Amino acid sequence: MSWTDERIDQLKAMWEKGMTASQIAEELGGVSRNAVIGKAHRLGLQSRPSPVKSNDAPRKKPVAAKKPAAAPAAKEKPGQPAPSPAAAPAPRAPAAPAAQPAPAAEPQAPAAPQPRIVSVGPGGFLRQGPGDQQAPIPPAPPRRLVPAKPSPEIADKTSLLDLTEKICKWPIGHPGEPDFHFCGEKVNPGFPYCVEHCGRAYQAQLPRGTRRPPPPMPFGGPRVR
DNA sequence: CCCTGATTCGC
DNA sequence: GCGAATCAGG
Repeated sequence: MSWTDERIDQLKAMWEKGMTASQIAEELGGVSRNAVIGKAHRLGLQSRPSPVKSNDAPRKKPVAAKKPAAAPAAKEKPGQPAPSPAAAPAPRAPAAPAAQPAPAAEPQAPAAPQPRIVSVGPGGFLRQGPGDQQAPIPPAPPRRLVPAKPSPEIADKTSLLDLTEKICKWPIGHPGEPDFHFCGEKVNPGFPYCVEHCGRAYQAQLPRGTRRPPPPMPFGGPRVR
């Protein structure tokens, strides 16, 4: 497999999302964990908490002992000041959950580079571009979006057994959850999902530079494996 | 042992 | 640029 733009995007997104190299490799498929790590580094992605961090463990161990190294090029890193302070995690002032009517007009971020969008996989497993994935989700807002079912049962849910060629198979929720079910709408002829969900599942890769109103990615949160 | 990421270096 | 081999810490 080669590193297409899409795959690189996914790699970035996943990497920054905190997935391990193994997970990413598995998800992308066709690449090894090492490949992912190697690529990540080449991309300049920085290692998050890496288990192995020798402060100044002298790297004098030429691993090349086994392979016939032709010319042992001495690779000494010249003085490298102290570039560490990458991005200090700005203490996010917890957005006061209290009614904070968002300012009417949020000035669009001046720099909105990185067009590109990938797509949202079923179940909310995201696949998106670097432009927006910052979503800091941390202070779980007292959200309570679940429309508490009026009836004790989820009677009208579409279960796995109810799936046919004609109904939308878009998963609602996550497998394993009590109310996990499927959309159940009429499918968009020729697709496994209804029209609405087709829109989610198949986001056309618009030509670069095209403006792109990022869809309100409902960040429900993919399950961490 | 398993896992993790980091690094090196032949290709 | 790529990634296997290797290192090294948890």
